[in-house]
Amino acid sequence: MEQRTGAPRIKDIANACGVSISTVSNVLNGKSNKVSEEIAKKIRDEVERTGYRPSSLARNLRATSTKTIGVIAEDLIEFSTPAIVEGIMKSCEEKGYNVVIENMRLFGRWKREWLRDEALLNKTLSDVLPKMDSLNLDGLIYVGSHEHTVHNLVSARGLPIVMAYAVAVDRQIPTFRLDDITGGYDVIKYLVSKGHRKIGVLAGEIDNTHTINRILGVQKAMFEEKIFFDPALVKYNDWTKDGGYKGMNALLDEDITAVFCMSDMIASGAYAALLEKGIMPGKDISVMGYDNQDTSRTLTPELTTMALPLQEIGSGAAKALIGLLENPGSSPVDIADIRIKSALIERASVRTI
Amino acid sequence: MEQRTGAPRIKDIANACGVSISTVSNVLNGKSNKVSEEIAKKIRDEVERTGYRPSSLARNLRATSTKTIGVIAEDLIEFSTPAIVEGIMKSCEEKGYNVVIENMRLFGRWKREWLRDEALLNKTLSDVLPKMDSLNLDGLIYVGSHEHTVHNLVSARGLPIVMAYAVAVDRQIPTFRLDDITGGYDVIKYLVSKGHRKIGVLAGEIDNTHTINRILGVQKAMFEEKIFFDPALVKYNDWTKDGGYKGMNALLDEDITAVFCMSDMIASGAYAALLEKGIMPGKDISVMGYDNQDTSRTLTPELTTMALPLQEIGSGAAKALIGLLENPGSSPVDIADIRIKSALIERASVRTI
DNA sequence: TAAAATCGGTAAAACGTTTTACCTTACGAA
DNA sequence: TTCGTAAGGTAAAACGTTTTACCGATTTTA
Repeated sequence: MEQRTGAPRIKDIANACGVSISTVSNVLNGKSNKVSEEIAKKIRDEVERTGYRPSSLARNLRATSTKTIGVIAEDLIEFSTPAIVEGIMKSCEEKGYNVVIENMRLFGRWKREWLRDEALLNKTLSDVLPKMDSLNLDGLIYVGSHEHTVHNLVSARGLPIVMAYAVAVDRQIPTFRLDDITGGYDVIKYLVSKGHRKIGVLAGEIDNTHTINRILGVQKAMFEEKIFFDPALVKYNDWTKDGGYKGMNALLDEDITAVFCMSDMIASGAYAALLEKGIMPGKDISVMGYDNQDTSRTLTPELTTMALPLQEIGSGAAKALIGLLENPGSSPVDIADIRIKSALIERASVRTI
Repeated sequence: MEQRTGAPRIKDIANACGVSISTVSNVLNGKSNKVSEEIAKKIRDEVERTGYRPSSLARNLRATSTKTIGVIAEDLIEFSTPAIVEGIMKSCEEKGYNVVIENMRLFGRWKREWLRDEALLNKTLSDVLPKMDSLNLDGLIYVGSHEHTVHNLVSARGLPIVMAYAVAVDRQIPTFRLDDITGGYDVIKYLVSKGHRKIGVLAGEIDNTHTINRILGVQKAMFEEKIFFDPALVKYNDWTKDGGYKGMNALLDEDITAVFCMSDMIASGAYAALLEKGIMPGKDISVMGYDNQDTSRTLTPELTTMALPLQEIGSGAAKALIGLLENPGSSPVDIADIRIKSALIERASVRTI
């Protein structure tokens, strides 16, 4: 007694319908001109009845393209990652691509969560790349939040790769990232439109890409508005609540009416410092955040902030990669370095003066 | 001129070393007793030199097991999902399994984010299951945050499946979820230990599993402490800030010294309502949160809350599934329904009276 | 009417592995 | 000498598809 176990195979369908394997394959792949409608229907019915699905393993083995792209994530737990990955997955789904994610879990392994460690990164990367190599991927997307030297990111296979959020400093690799210059610019313009001209800045680390570019935008806007950019009014710390707390305290004696915090976390620290002194954010002083994390809505008063285009970054990167894959003619240079704007979300922490 | 392009194959290694394919395969799979050390070394060197990796496609096709488990996520963007998935990935990595994630993106598609829609769920599920079917997976983990009738979750193939966080009401499926009863119990015990006996509760929806179970725990603790459980002191709303705001306002006239909020979001709404009336959380009234979301640290004063064992749920589910796969003898019933405790994180929003 | 094209269909090769069964050769034991 | 066995190695089957080349019958074209 032959016990057929497991999922049905194409052979089972062929046998059941009394036709050859090729015929079944032709029906399934829409080569309907090669098979009579009568038989086609019979096959479709049998497929339906048995719930047969072609094994993508066998299909891909034959096809040499897997229609699968790999995502290397610095850390899935970091707040920006899931949204970026979600954007990637959405675009891939639309285009019929699969996604496999490799998580480097760096956030928890770095000495300080926000402090990159190039050596550890590269080590982890070389753990992870061989794994992806064996998966017969069509392309790669790197998702991280730092600027990196990723010379070993480009694997020996020469898979097409694009960066999402992160940027590779040592290679010409297509990149989708935040438009931080415009972001900083827009914040200041907005604050000025609300009547503020004495504006403090609570920034991230001084050597961080985001910090640097946003400051550039701030300076540009201030120049346009004929406001003197006073370096004493900008405090560099880390991106955390603690950083914001320290920074705000350092700014307490300055004569400012508004403070631009470069992350919502920083803003929450600013709130804490302010509240401690009995200064009411959104009333006695205006506070602007950045990131549009959940936190920005749960603070009281609700924080006016910038919404990061995370899903757009992800889906842009994915679409670009797929474009690269499908038009072998086009070169990565066509994409180069795309910067996507953040959107200002007006809530209650900035008042008009 | 024969242009060898793309990644090297096992055949290339074999040719380069002047041996047969089988020999290379034997070396790579540690059947070292079948091949002389001399040749083995030569092969290893060549593999190293070329960076050859066996195609997992071909390997899995032959093996019939893919060492890959599928994750069906209700929504990757929901706050609990990434941590659970992370836990799954970690365990899988340790055991040498791959993970592929399918995201149903339900959060954005439900009419209200927190309101489940059984019909939509089942439709989406039947979109997603065939896809997973073709991936030759070894098993499935369902990651969601609701109680569901998932009769069609068990695909025709009969893949082993385990639930993470979510629970299937209509099937005996191994489940790893929150121990909500103990959670509610612990909160009340803690509050009582701080001298509180008049305690309000800001709960989630009245028919939600988490709500129901936590209330059970609350009642148990109150019974032990000989506190009358007054239904008037518990307000059911949704899990959002808005729900907390409404609930807190409804509780304002009651004579309570502490309020147990069943989510940090609810707590943030409670803060807002309180602050509006000039009542200081952590000083004039104690507030307890639940979830340990980022928000709980950014509120002022920082929120005492319960840390959800999300990674543990994920890794537990994965380990259980892998156990099921590797000991074909064991039955799913051995796992049944595991509840994992949350941990109390003491911060500044509860004071001793 | 002969040649060409179309239609409906099949056998078999190919994708890159792992594994089974088998083949030599050498060596020790009977 | 003959047999058995172990060591070192290989050919070929198998996994489940897609695709190429081909085939016979019918229809169209010239």
